Amino acid sequence: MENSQIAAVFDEIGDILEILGENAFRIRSYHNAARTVGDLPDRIEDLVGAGKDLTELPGIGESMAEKIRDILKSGTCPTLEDLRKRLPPHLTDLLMVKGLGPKRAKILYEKAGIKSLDELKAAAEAGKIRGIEGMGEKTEQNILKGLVTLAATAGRIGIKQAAELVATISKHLDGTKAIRRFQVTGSFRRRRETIGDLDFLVEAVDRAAAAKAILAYESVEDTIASGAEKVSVQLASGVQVDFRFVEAAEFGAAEMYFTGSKAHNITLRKRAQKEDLKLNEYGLFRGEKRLAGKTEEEVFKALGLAWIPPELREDRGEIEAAEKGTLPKLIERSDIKGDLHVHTDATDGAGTIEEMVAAAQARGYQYLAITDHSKAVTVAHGLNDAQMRRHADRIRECAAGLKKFTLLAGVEVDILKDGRLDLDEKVLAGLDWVCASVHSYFEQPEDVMTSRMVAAIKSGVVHCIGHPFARLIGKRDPIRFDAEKVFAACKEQGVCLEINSWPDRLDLPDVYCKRAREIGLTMVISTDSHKTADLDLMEYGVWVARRGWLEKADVLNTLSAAAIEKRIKRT
DNA sequence: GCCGTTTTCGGCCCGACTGTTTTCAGTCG
Repeated sequence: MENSQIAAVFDEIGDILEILGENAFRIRSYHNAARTVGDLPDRIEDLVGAGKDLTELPGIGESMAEKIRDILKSGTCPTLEDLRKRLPPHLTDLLMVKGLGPKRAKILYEKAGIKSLDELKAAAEAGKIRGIEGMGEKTEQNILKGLVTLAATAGRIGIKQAAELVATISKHLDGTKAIRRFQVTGSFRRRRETIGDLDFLVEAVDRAAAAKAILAYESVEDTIASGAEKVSVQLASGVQVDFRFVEAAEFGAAEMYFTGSKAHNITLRKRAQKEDLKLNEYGLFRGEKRLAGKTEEEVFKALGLAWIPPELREDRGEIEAAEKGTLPKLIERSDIKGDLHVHTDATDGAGTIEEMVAAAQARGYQYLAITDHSKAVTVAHGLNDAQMRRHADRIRECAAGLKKFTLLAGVEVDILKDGRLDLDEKVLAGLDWVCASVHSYFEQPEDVMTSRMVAAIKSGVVHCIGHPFARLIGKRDPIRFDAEKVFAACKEQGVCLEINSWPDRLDLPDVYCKRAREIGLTMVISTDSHKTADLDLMEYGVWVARRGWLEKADVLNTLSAAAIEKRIKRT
């Protein structure tokens, strides 16, 4: 049983209670519990198995703990089953439509018999929404737009697409005279792996002129809201972008407020309340008097806290650490000294060895490991033992001709379904860098997968586990294994875990980075490049590492070439 | 339903915008 399944039960209970109009705080408790469970790196099932008291977890009390035990046993719980009898099964889907909340979902069901997204679409297209109490023509149009957005983006876009949009929007804002300065906030500033919408703060010289300029941006397809405080637009790509106008004296407070996360903000505000202070998007106040607001640093300071990097603002212990002065000094892009996972045209890459080396040198790297596929990955023309030996020879020939640059002969070897490696161990032992990955039999039961990975880790020839969860965001679920056992094996064997920077992998995920760091494992941030331009994906891996609380010292490829060669040398 | 250096009851973050109605509820972040 995965934590996400337990979280889904709690979220569904919360959604149904919302539509039924139950106590708002009770509803929040379910969503809070869902978040706690969903964020946990340890599997709840294992914690229960180890006899841990679940009520020690934030937001989990006696009632939630009992429900978790029920869910582990049966996949559901009596509370959810009872609630489900009171509403049609897909009614909660309506809440995913922007502009539709629990109250309207209830009205749509009770007054118009709408029970699903399909029925909602049909009713809106037939002009049957207008006329329902509290809803007019505009609401009907907004529902249709909301349905289009939902279908186009499935609610969220990837971090890479978001980064590209932020770059082009920033360029537009930069060229607007009515805007003095701006800052992207929201989940993008926290570098979440997927983004719901984009948020910009704008300090305007002239708000009306700034709003006009924003609405003139070529990719704006639709205006969602336009007031004195904010402008909201929908881009042609379906993504919503909010621009909020703020004054210089409140800029820092607004940055904090709109960067979030929601959970982080709530915890900060409670903290302010205890001191008899009020924290909102305009500043930190004692009564009417603003104590801070201009910069984030001064607001945090006035709260008795060190400035917290945006990537950590998820209410995962960062506020406590900021109070104690124990925040990590997060790794930065410039700390990366080389890439240890790239492919060439020997398998499924597009570049030659020489081209990949030149691209790495152009990025200021000291070293590069060529890691082509092994034979099991037939679609990638993976190499067999003899081919791998010859490929390593070619890599070393190339290395011999390089000055002040270290080229490592490596491999991304498949972990076969029984945990054996796809190439002869003598061949692997002769390589400088061995990254082992799962590329098949993703659906194995957890105990089988755990043994499979532990066997690979204990082979004695592996340096690193590539994209450990083998997930593709939005496309393929992570494989299931006991992370504690796998991490413990890595610790024992000195094997690293990869943070794969490929935007739809971002694997190891952030919460596991944090856990791995606590255990004392070393991570490797790699691009898994298949062409020279892919080397620039490194940034996304660094973002994941930062969200996972990693410092420079936690990441192998921050070492110099000399240090890394010493570190990976076989004894 | 959760929680506690104001603890076992009584709170629980808070402001802006839209659409529809006629003073505000619903939704969002």
